[in-house]
Amino acid sequence: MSLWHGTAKSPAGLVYFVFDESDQQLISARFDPRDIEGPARKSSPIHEAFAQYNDGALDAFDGVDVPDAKSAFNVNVYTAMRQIPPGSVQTYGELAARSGYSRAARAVGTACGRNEIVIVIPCHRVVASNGVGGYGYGVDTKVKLLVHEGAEGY
DNA sequence: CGTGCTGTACTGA
DNA sequence: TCAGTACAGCACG
Repeated sequence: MSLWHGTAKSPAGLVYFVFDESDQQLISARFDPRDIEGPARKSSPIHEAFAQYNDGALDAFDGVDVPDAKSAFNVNVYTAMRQIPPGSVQTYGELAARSGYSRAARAVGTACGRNEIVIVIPCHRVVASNGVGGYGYGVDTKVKLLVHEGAEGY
C-alpha cells in the first residue's frame, strides 16, 4: 500500500480523496476530510478527472479504478450503479432489479449509504420512487450533483 | 392526497 | 440472532 491524498473541487463542494499508488485504485472520496491518509498531492490523474467533470466531461471517471466491494451484493450493486449514464437517474428498486435482487430496494439504500467513493460511484444518481430520496451528505448535495449533470426535474 | 404498516434483503454488533 | 436502513407498495381515512 502506497497511499497519498488530495482534494478537488466539485459542483457540490470540496472532495477529499485517497489514492493507492500500488494498485492504482481510488480508495475513498468524501465531502469531508475524515479518514485522510498519506501525504498530500496537488496534481494527479484524479485531480484532472475532477477538473474535467467540473468542465462538463461527465464521464471523466469512467477510467478510474476502485477496490472491490466487500460482499458480492455490494459488488453487483456498485457495478450496476456505475452503468447509470450521467444526467439520468434510477430508482433504488430499479437498481436492485438490475443488480439481480428484484426486491432489495432497501438493501440498495443501505449499500449507497455506505459508499466511500462519492461521484465516482454515483450514488447520487439513485433516487426514491416518490422523490429524490436521501443522501449521506444531505439532499442538497445530491441535488447539486444531479443539476450539474443535467438530470431533469431537480 | 397523506400517514402508517408491512414485506423485503442485507449489515454490523 | 436482532435491530437498523439513503425503499416500495398498499391499505386506510
